[in-house]
Amino acid sequence: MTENATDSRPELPKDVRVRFCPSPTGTPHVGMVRTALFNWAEARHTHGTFVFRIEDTDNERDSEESYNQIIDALNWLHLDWDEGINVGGPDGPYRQSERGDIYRDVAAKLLDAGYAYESYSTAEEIQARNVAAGRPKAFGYDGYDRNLTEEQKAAFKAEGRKPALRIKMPDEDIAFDDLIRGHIEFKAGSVPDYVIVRPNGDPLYTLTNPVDDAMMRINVVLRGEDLLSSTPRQIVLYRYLIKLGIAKEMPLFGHMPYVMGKGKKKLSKRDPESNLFLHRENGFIPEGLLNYLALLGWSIAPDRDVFSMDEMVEKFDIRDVKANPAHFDIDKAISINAEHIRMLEPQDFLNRSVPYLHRDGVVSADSWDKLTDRERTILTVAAPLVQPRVRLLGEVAGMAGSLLSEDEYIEPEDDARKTLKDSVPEVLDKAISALDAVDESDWKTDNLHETLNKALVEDGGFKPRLAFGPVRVAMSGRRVSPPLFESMEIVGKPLTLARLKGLKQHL
RNA sequence: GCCCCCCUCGUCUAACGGUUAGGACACCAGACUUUCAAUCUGACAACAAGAGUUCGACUCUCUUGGGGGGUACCA
Repeated sequence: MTENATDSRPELPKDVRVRFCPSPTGTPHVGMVRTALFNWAEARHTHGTFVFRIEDTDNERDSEESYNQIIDALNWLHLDWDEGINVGGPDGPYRQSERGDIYRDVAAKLLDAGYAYESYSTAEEIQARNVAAGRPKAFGYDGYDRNLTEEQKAAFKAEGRKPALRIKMPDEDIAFDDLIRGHIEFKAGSVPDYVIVRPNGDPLYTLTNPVDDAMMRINVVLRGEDLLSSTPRQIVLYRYLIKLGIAKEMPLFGHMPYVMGKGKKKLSKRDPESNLFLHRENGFIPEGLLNYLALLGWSIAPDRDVFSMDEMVEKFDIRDVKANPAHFDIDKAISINAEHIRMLEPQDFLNRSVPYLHRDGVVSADSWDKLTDRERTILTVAAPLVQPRVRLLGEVAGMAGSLLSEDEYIEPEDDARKTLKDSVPEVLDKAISALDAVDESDWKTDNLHETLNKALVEDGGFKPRLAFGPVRVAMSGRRVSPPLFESMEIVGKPLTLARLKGLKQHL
């Protein structure tokens, strides 16, 4: 993006350090992946450092399962990190649940310095005061405990109450230059003092996130738009951390737009389209999904939208990302995925397809090496026929299943059966006798085409559609299949004849 | 209520202040073909509205409208 007079988006630091820091709640979703992708791409583009940490400070919602799923997701997508979970680094540990001492120490320093204070007010008391003063219920915390005397604090303690710790917000406008949105300013007084430590001593995201960013020397914070309004709070805390010598400098912020679902709502975790693993099960390949997700807010060139991650890394600049939210369009995502599937080397395509074929009961094992010779031979021949006909790897079984099958009769799918007309028995009879006369040694695609064309179309008088439709259904059970004569060659003469006879019997 | 963000075809996006507002997905039509894909051709389709600045505004400013988020002892 070119600069203009009003562009206040800042320059990136020399040594970019970005991070991805999800909370392990629920199954990984595409919005999360997009956040990881843009951080990763920015790090790789600038030859900076990508840090991966886990923010598991919420015992109620965090789970080990989710933690493992996030790692699984990043590994599957080949979004690798330089410091953090599993790989370690100079600023570990990288799970917040293991950093309790650090947060306690920082909280104590914040309290000692007067940047934070003890707050005994309960939510009910705060709301009651707001109502009594005629303020809207959603007004938020009123700063009541800021100037409690020692006597008042002692009295609360005597009641057995324990204080939360709140950060003192200064009475001034807070502004920063967002990498994506430019200059943003929050009015003084619009952000109340906020809690960083619960009365029971548990640190909150509001503390742990900036503290870790500071200690891990993160200098570019790229995160979702949902965190935009918490940025002034973080900036204030960061200022305090800098004064305390815990943080070195204020990081740059960039807030990425939402990924929207159907309608005008943010893609929710309950929406199936948000579920990364569902897309994987359906047969998205990492290249396709990542490419599509990159398109949500970013473009590599005016007239291109299919590209590799290498190309993305070469061109990506977080400052080129658009600020407006984008809808997740599954059709376009699938289309992009199809293009990436077509670009795969045939053997690579097969290797990746095998687990799906095995899942769907079409082959005997879940990896190429464990397949039978027959399966490998058939798949190798079938690959170029199938590859351009699928958009998701989950579709390979349907397309290649009849080629692998040794069944002498394949039950037609409903929409295939519907195409069958009254003339079918006659067509099948003519096809059977013509093919029966073909010698095994002449059982080749071209010859089969010629033979059937002569028997059914030229001599038989059937239109091509009526002639080959039933044969296709007999061979594959489907209206849509790999090319017919190639399929016959792959399946062989005995099975081809058996299937033609099989369909006739089952009419 | 208050605070903040966003607004180009249905969707994702491109457009040094000067273009017949470009591309992609979807959709429609056609070519090719044994079906379906792939491929190729073509069609349809957008600057939220109004002021202002300017010789000239999709682009800069303001207002209005619409949408979203926050206002937690979630992240």
